[in-house]
Amino acid sequence: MTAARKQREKNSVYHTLKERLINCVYRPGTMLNEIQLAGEFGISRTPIREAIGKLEMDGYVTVIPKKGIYVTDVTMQDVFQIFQTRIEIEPLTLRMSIPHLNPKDLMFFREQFASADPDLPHAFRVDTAMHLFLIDHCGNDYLINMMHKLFDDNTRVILATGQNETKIHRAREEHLAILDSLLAGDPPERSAELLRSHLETCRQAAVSFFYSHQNSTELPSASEYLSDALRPINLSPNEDRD
Amino acid sequence: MTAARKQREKNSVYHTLKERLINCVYRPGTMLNEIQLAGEFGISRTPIREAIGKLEMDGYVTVIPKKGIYVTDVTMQDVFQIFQTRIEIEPLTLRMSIPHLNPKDLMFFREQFASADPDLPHAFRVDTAMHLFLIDHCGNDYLINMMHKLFDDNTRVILATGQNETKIHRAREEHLAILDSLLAGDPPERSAELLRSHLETCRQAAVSFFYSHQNSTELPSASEYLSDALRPINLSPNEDRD
DNA sequence: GTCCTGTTAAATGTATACAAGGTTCATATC
DNA sequence: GATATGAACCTTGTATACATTTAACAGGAC
Repeated sequence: MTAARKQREKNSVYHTLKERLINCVYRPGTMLNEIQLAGEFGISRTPIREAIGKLEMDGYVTVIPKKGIYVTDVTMQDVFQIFQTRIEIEPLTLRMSIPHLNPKDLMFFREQFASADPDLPHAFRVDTAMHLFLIDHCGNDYLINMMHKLFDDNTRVILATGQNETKIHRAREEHLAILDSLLAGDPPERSAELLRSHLETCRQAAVSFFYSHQNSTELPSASEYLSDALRPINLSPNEDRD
Repeated sequence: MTAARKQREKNSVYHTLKERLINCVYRPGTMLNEIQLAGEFGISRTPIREAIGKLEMDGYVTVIPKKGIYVTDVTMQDVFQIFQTRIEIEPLTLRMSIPHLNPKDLMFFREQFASADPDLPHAFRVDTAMHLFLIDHCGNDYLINMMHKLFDDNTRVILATGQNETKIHRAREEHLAILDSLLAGDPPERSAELLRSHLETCRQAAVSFFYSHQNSTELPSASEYLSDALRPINLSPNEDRD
């Protein structure tokens, strides 16, 4: 763990900015400024530029030479294609994971959903955690990394687009169905099909929500609420200084 | 195209180094030196560092603080997991691509394989081109980018491990079978299954070849031959200077 | 009033000097 | 002779000054 921690500290600026971008603290279309960021972090432009370069590779920012750094826009195409990719691949990873899944862990998630917390951020967190949990047991680290990147991108477009409550509640039911299928020892195809249809529901919801909000300059309130309420996001890197 | 070209020029150092790493011009385990690279390119360390940071994200180099930059080793696990990922995902993309495939293009590739060129590099290039061609028609840019990254990684571990001729020739037959299946208008499942079994053959060959060469300090001759003969790799960035 | 142009400001791109940590090799000591 | 120690060297990390390009704005010509 020490090595991983050291690695994290090394790229702390990158990870901090990445977290803000994924959580839409920096909203798409916004401009970032190296000097300002350097001031915020209390360091020089050099390590900021290093982080920006990596974030550009992630696709979260777009650097226009001699002009500026812009938070990459989220398009309808992004929403659709990212969900389509999940729809295609995630059921596969689930089939790979099934032999390694522990009934006790599945029950744990089932209880999480059963304790019906109407809290939207909490539901979103449990949602993501369950999907990642199922993925992380597929036994292929390369594929897992791929999927984590896909989930980061997915989180960003979701938070940029917004979510509606009905979708979250419907997702909860579908999650329970998937868990029950896994606990019942259904054939892998059955559980995978439940997951696939769940994701198709999510895509449909995201796409229609995108259309209903694409003309608003403000983020939907649900999303803003999410952005604020989600797990501590590093907003003020200087807070532990002085 | 001008914008894309400008973007490429902007990151020419990154692309050049990336190409060398993928093609194992810089062999795994080798150490890179910022000052030396800066000298080669005739620039300062700053843009070199920017490129190195991105290559570290790609997983092609590993930077140990205050110590050095090392070309990331290729492990047995990498070979296996990358191929496994291809085995799982590529048939999916093929099924997505089938509606968009043009018989004329398929015939073109068929002819390429039919003109039996025993040349190993040529066979490898046609091999990769066909797989990417089938992927690039799936209609999902996000998934396409994912797969291109996967192919870059795949190329690197293949060239680091080496290939044997019999595998290439067997692959040629399997490629023909896939193309014929597509041209015949077989059910998507049939073509996808042919692709899957082809990839399983490739994985088996790569894994066994890895074991038979993992103790040799020298790259297999086939791979070295490939590295030299493949499409022009930017070896001397200063050649167009003076 | 409109358009052209030169100037100014601001942003990123690059080079370089210095800081910090790690490796190695020579040397002294046991 | 083996081992511990320290200094010199090497490598990456950071800060800063400067270069380059763009965008915006003011001013004058038509």
